[in-house]
Order: sequence, then structure tokens, then C-alpha cells
Amino acid sequence: MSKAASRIAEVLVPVAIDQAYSYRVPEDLDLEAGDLVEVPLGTRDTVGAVWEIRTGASGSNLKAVAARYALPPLDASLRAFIDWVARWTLSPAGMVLRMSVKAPFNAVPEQPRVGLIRVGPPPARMTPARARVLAALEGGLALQKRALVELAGCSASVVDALADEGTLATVALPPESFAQPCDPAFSKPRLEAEQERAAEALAKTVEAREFSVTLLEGVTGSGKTEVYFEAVAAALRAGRQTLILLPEIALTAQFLDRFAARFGARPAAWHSSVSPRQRARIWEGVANGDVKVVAGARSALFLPFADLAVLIVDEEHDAAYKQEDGVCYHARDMGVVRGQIDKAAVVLVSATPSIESRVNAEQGRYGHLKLPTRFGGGRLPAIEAIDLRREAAPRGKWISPRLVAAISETLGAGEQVLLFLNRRGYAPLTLCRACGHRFQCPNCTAWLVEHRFRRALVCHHCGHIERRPDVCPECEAVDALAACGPGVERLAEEVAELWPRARMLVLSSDFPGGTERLRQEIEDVAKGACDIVIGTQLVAKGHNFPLLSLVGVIDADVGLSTGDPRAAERTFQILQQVTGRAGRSGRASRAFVQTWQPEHPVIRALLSGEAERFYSEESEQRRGAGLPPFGRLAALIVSGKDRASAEAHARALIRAAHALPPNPKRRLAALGGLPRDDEISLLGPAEAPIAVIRGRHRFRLLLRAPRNADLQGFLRAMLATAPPERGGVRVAVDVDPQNFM
DNA sequence: CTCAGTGACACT
DNA sequence: GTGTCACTGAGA
Repeated sequence: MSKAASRIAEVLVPVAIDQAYSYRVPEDLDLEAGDLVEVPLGTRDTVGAVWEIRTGASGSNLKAVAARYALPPLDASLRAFIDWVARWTLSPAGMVLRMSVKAPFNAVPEQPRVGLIRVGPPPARMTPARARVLAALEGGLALQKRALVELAGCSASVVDALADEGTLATVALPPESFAQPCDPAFSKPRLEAEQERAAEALAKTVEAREFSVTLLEGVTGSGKTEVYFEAVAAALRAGRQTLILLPEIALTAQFLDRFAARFGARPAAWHSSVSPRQRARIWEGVANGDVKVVAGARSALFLPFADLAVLIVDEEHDAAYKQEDGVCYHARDMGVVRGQIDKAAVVLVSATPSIESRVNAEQGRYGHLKLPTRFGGGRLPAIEAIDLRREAAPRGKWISPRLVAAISETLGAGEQVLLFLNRRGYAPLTLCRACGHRFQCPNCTAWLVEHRFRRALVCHHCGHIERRPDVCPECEAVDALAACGPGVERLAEEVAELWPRARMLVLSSDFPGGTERLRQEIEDVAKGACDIVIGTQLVAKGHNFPLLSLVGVIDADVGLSTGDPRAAERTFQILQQVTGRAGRSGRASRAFVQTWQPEHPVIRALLSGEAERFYSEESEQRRGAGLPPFGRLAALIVSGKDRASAEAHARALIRAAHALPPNPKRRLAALGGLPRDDEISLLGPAEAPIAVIRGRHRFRLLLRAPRNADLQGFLRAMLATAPPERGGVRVAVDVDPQNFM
């Protein structure tokens, strides 16, 4: 009945399953570990990756592998990485695999690309929208319909109508541009002695062909990018591959062009707006080694590199490296692991490194290269504090007289101004002057933020939105609602009053038109398309605004008292980054920081330029509190539609933790106090839902452990003994969470 | 009695 | 993640 021995493939499928499933290998199929195959799963056929081939006594009771895809196999190091990430994040291995393999299968079949081009006379009836379409096609440019619609800001039907009238015609476009070969010798810049030393040191770590991590810490404008490009050059000379990770928003044409100026071609770009077709091609090119350099957002970390030599994490402190949904991971930390498994050189780059990386460098776990001065003799802006207790703005205004004068002066000199305020919307709080009613989110403890443009009150916590009423819902007073405090919209109002002739742009994450449009706007600003930029934190992120010579921080204290243990670090980083935006092309520049608490350690360190002092004070505090990087943290987020069942489940988890076998290596510490030796302490229980997001009540349990404790082991045991999730209750695990609420 | 909507469950 | 099955409540 059964054969003596048959080959069995252990196949991991990209669904929420933690183990590989066993399939029989047909006689005529030659399979190896790593091969991508099609296997039956339930009623359907799905993609899978062969995790292991073994011989078994009988495979006749197993389903058979259906086929092998003609794609490069996942090599042993990628498989090891996927396993490692799954264990670390406590996610099903299949879900981690999914991040690696979905690209080549999502591609739509190659379809000819068509563009629209102006061929005929203007239409009989001209409208503003039609005019914008024609303007976009000025100079015989051919654009794809989607791009054209976006650029002209009109609907697709406007374009269709113009095509019907014969004004526009479709033409075939050449296939999408693909990664061209990069030349390490294309245009090597002249580096200064300091940069050159750092560049050589990085190139050496690449040439060593072994795992290493180096923190490249350089002030804004110190030429960090040019320095790490030399590590890329070293990899290219060896014919090996490079991955440059960037926060999503920093992946602009500006960055890609800068790369092209050095290497003669753009790298392969990998981010959310790259088409599925292009993704599939990049995936294959990376797997077979043809694509040498990828510049990508965090998901690029899971690409199947054939021969990764160097992995660069630019702006390594950026919170955007944290993936919050699905598999919860931090791309910087997982990048270090990938480097270790692939025996690659890892380079962490920042002007304001995370405390974690800084401490690792100081303790000798990472190499440490510093670039303390600006390239080309450029000077860091002089930072001045404006003590709002003495120099407040007039009532209902937010720009103090001294900053107003500086702005006028700068505009008069034809230079750009950046005003930074990390608050979206018009006003962070609305209250009734008659009865004192404050508009609060029905779900969260947060105030509702007025968005005047949208005429709405919005919760920035959970997304709840309601119409802004004219009448107080409490006392029914008419016209008594008062906006309290500034948001960027309100600041824009003030700027428009003060400098009516200045060209102004508000950049915030709720910018209408999405990321692509935002990227475009940022590039226009860099070219001088506006005089005053008002921005939330996204303006702090690694863009060059070469014409900028004045930065004004409207309220430096926003975010200092949020209860998040990383609040001080975040504020320091963002203020350092945003004030560093000024004067990058060597012109004299200034930064003004308006604050209510000039003696706060973060503000003091910023003003004195003593980053060292901030880092050592903050590290000491972290050490004292047992927080990362000296201790470890994990959060369990319990969510459910029904508040009571979610809360009950959170309590059941706590009981499960306390009921674990009395293992001296894994004792639960009493609440509060520091975990000693290898104890793990449970902070909580959360008495109230921290938020209600999309109708789900979320509770958070926090676990704190010493650095060497087996936190994952503890969590696994805790989850295994807890009652099963039911009643729509979900538990998400976040190991070493970056975000607290 | 049917049908859409919801949740629990299994998938080799 | 996704398809299936059982169960629920609204409507003919």
C-alpha cells in the first residue's frame, strides 16, 4: 500500500499558521528547501515555501505538492531570518513569510502602459479643470491617466472627455524604468578629512564580509549620506548588494536623485506607492542578484537578497520603523538581526540616535563614528530661546514679537522660514465660554481637535469625527464656543494676517491628496515654491530645504508631558532635527524656540547644544527605571467589541501570568519596583480601556523584564495557559514597544 | 422558511 | 489569511 520511503516537504504557507505543513513530493518533482511551491490548503490552492525536505515512511495520507514556481528559492539565511522574527515577535511564522513572498504573486499580468499626450486643438469649451490638464501636458509630455488626474487635480472623466474630443490621444509608453546598473566610480565626491575617515571605516566594515553594526552619528548637514554612500560603493565594487532603509516619507525623488548623482543611476525604490508589477520585478531582481541597491521603507527588510553586503538604516531613531499592525516589528532592530544572519555590515545613521543605539555604541556592542561638524564649513543655526512667560504673543496669537521681527527680516532678505508646531488642526481644545463645557472624545480621554477647514471636531487618538456645532450641547448657548490653543491651521491664519503677501504652505500628515502629493509639495518647497512653511513633525524628517534660513518652534513643550517614557527622547530628537533644517547650504541661519519651561532638561540640552548631556541624563533615568535599553518591555493589547469581555480577558491573562509554575528563573515580581535578576514584572492591570478604536475597546498590559530575561518564553507560557480568545476578543503582542499611550 | 451577517474553526 | 459551517435575526 505505501512505499518504503518517500520524500516529504515541510511547507510554510503565508497565512496565520505557525508551523510548516507536510506534503508529499511527487516522484517527478525535484524540490529543495527554499523552493516556492503551490500546495492545496483546505479547499483552495495557495503559495508556500519549502522549509525542509525529509524522507518519511509513508506520505500516502498526505496531500501532494501541486507545482513548483519558476522563481528563485528563498535561501537559508532568509528562512532563518523569518523563523527568528516569528519567534521574537510571537507571530505565526506564516505571517512573517507572507511579508517576504507576497510581492511576486500580487503582480497583475504585464499590460502595455499607455500615456496621454496632447495632439489636437484646445477643446471648444474650456474649463479650469481642462486647462489644468492641458498645462500638465505642456511640452509634449506623455502621462499615464492616473498621474495626469492627480497632477491636474481633476476627475478621470475630465481627461476622458478631452480624449473623446480629440484634444488628447493615447500613446504607448516605454516599460517602467527599472534599476539601472550603479557605478561605484561614477562621481566620487571630494570628502573632507573627517568624512573621509568615517567613509573608509565604513567601507572596511563592508569589505570585512562579516557581521558588524556601526552607528554613524553626525549633525544635520555633516554629510552622513555621502559618507554612507561610500559603504554602498564598497559593496558595489565587490559586486554585492545593498539595502538602504529610510522612513517612508524620506524616500523622495530628492533622495533617489542624490543617489543617482553619486552612482549614475537610481536605486530600486521600494515603498507603498510602487506598483505591484514593479514590486514583482524588483523582488526577482533582488533574488537573482541583478538588483544591487534597494532603497526602501521598512518592508524592504524582507526582500530575498541573494548576497547582502551592507544594510543601512538612515534616520534610525525614526518611529516610523515600527510596524504596528499585523506582525509587530521594529525594522531597525530586525535589520540588525538580518545583518547578523546574512553576515552583513549594518550601519545605523542619525543626527539624533535613539537611546538604544547610543547605549549600544557606548558599551562597545556597536562601532561608533561621529561627524560633529557641518560639511563645507556650514554652521549649525544659532538657537535662541524665547521664554513665553516673559515674551508671550498677544492674546489669541502664538508668534511672539521677537519671532515676528525675525520672520519679517528673513522674508525681506528673500529667504525661507519654517514654523514648526506639532499640532494638527485648528485648535487642540474647544470649550463653551458660557458653561465651560469641553468637547471630549466619546471613546477616549482625549479632547476633540477642531479642524476648521473640514468644519469638524476630530479625535486624533481614535479617529472619531463629528460636526462642529454652533450651539453648546450642554447649555445651548449660541456662539459661545471658543477655540483654545494653537494648531497649524490657526497658525496659518495668523501668518496670513501678518504677512499677507508671503506664499505659505501647511504641511501636515492629514495633507489632502495623500503621500504622493505631499512628496511633490515637499520637493517644490525645496526649490523655493513658498516663503513660509508651517509644518507638523513630518517637516523634521530628513528633507533638504536649502533656501531655509530661519526656523521657529512655536511650542517646544508639546509632547514633553505625555506619560510616554520615550517622550523626552522624542521631543529632543524632533527639536534637534527641526532646528537643524535651517541653513544647510551654508547661509547664516537662526532658530527660535518658544517655550514655557526653558529650564527643562530637554530644552536646556537643545539650547546649549549639549546632546551628550541629554543622552547621559536620559540613559541614567532609563537605567534607574529598568526601561529599554537596560531592561525589556512588552505590551499585550487586549481588544474586544464588548468592553466587559475584553476586560475579563485582560484579567484572565494576568491570572495566567501569576499562576505560572513557580520557577525561580521566572518569578513574577510584585507590582511596582524594579525587576531583579531575572524576574518579570507585570505593570497594570489597566483599569480602563486606553482607547476605543473602530468600536473595539483596547486594554493594555505592560511587562517589564531585565535585559537577559526570557520575555518571549514567559509570554508564550502565559498565552498558552490563558483561556482561549472568544467573544471577539483579540490579543496582540508588542515586544519592546516603542509606543505607549 | 430563506438569506445575509457574524463568529468559531480548520487548514498537512 | 480565507473558506466553510453553524447559528442568528429580519423579512415573505
